[in-house]
Amino acid sequence: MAQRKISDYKEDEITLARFAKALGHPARIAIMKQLALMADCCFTDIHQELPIAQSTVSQHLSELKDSGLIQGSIEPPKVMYCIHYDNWKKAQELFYNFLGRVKTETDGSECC
Amino acid sequence: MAQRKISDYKEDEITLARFAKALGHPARIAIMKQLALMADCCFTDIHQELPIAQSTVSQHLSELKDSGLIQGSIEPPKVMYCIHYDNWKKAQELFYNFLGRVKTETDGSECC
DNA sequence: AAGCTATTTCGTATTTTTACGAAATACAAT
DNA sequence: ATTGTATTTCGTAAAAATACGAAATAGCTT
Repeated sequence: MAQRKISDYKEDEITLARFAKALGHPARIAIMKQLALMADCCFTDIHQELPIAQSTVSQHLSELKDSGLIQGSIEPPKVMYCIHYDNWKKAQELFYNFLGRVKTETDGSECC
Repeated sequence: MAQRKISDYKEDEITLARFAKALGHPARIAIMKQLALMADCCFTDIHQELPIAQSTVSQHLSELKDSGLIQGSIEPPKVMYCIHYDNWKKAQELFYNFLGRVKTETDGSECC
């Protein structure tokens, strides 16, 4: 028994939760999908695909940047965005490990 | 080009975002991990592992229930919680599909 | 009927998220 | 110097998330 009481969460739990939270909005999922499809999208490319205001897109991009999932580089007059692969790999690893923990072979009788 | 402007997000984007959002807190990651390890935990079992108040644990459980990832059944005087396997399978499917979209073979030169 | 155990709900406070329009910034081209 | 393009920041508002303690509920056991 872990007896985690009082103490804090584990490192990986915090990291995975942070990635999950960053992906916790349809706009940010859509952005990641777009960047996965074609690397090097600029702000306008991304904005064009989304049903929200410029400033809101910018906010979502900031959140994805803060989470480490994407990065942007200035190429005047544009800012090119792409997935931050090192961090993405870490996210994949954590998600795969997490998702794989739960067995899905149901034998008809659910647990509860 | 999708030309999604004005229109809304895709069904799967919304669903995946909802699952991701539900996993966007360390406490909820910890709960899912615990349920993955041993099905049929009651509220107290879960509360014991977390550094937060009862009522807060209850709130997190409600969010996981609302997202569909877990379910609870009343077995007086306890409530037994477990993963909702059908929905979990859907979440796995969406996550795997999403995570698999991005190629991680970096050739040293990042895109931006 | 009282008390016990297990869990949720309520009331509340604080912080964070989501969203928008308007203004600001940065830089290139005229 | 002005205009134009691309993007961010600011100010603001409304809604949602996080957290707690106290009280309420539900069903057993005495």
